[in-house]
Amino acid sequence: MQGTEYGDDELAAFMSDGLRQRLMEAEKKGRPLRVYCGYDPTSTDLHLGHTITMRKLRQFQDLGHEVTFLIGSYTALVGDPSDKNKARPVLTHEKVAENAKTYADQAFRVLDREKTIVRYNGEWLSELSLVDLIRLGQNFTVQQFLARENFSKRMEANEPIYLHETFYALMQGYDAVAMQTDVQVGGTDQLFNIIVAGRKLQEALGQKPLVGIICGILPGTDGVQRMSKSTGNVIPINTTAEDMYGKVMSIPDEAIIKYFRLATRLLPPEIDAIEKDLISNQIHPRDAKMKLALEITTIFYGESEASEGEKAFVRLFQKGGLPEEMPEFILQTGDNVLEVMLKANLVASKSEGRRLLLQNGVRLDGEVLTNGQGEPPHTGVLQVGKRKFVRLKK
RNA sequence: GGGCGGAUACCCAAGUGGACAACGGGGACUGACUGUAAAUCAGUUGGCGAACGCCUUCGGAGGUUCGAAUCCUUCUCCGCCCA
Repeated sequence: MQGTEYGDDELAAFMSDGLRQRLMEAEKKGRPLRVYCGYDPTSTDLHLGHTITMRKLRQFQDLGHEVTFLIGSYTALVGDPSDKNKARPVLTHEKVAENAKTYADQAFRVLDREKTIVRYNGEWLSELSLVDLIRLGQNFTVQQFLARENFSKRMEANEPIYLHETFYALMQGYDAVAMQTDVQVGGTDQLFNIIVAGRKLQEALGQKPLVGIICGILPGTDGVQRMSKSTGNVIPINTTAEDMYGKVMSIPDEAIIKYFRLATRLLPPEIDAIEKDLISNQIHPRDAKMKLALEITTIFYGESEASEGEKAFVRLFQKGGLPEEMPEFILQTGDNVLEVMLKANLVASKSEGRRLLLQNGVRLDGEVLTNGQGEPPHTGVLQVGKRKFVRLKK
């Protein structure tokens, strides 16, 4: 139960007992527990936040249980209203299918490919008839939904709540039924969907209600809001070791321990020790973060790539050096500095380029350029802002 | 179905005939400081132009006016209340 968060001690104890019982039962009967976590393919890329629950799944997998990586092909059509103050744009079938394709592959960076069952909830959700849906709905009251914080907030703010958004919990609950789930893993934002919807439907349909494993939510690179593509604070899985290392280094200090607890393989006592050292200033926060960045990067890219990533980081940012690789741009005679910046995609418009020149944000081989009119005085490395580089060539 | 209110730049939000490319806040970006942290300070945040300036933007389409984000007509969408 490490790294879980129920926000309610009684519930945590209840689930912890429930899990223990299930495990004993499973052993007696000689059958593994059926464990799953669902992921809605709302974008093409998985990020570090997704991997929290995936690592939990992996633990079950390593203990010999049956793990299903469920792709929410149908639920993605509705959009989860959890933790949202706005309705999500509804995705098309095509878009969902496209996103789903890349999901499983990325997931196998964490999960064991051989042991993982991949399923799509469209399998059973598309089979439901209107009558089925009505029957499912009979198990819930409107008040139960309105009591949820995310809906009640929208009520207060006079923002629309669409009827279809209430279907989401039913659909997810039905997933649990369809797969005869023993254990469902999810983030704290899924508490309602898992504990209320899933368990209740299972019970109503004669199944033993599942045990919910509720994981903490990983904040994004801003350290506050949950990691999510729409907030633009993600650390993607499909990137480079260098990029991942750098992105971890950009999180605020306050998030360091949270990241250690949720996203690393360190044991709780080790993390407690780091936390203590941070509080007593025994360790520089930067160094704790470097340890964190190396650990996370290692999980996904292995030791040697991760340490290369660290070296690159030190050279580039701590020593103010240049990246090892950067795009090249062939100078055309007659192009002035502004045109070069635009053509090399360093700026979105010439106006933006003018502003940057005015703000001393443009450098050629380290020398600040202020005039955008003439051609670049010589070839070399053109830097715009902190992190955009292009090598100019004739 | 009826009554009322609303739609402004990435988001929130002011503006209710000229001084509006549009107050303010958030975010983002640049510079200083740094640990690619936070905080802080200074600046920028539609496009084109070296520049006086010009062009496009305030839900869509028309119209009134010398002049519209602001007034009128109509369409689309949303909220509230009533049924």
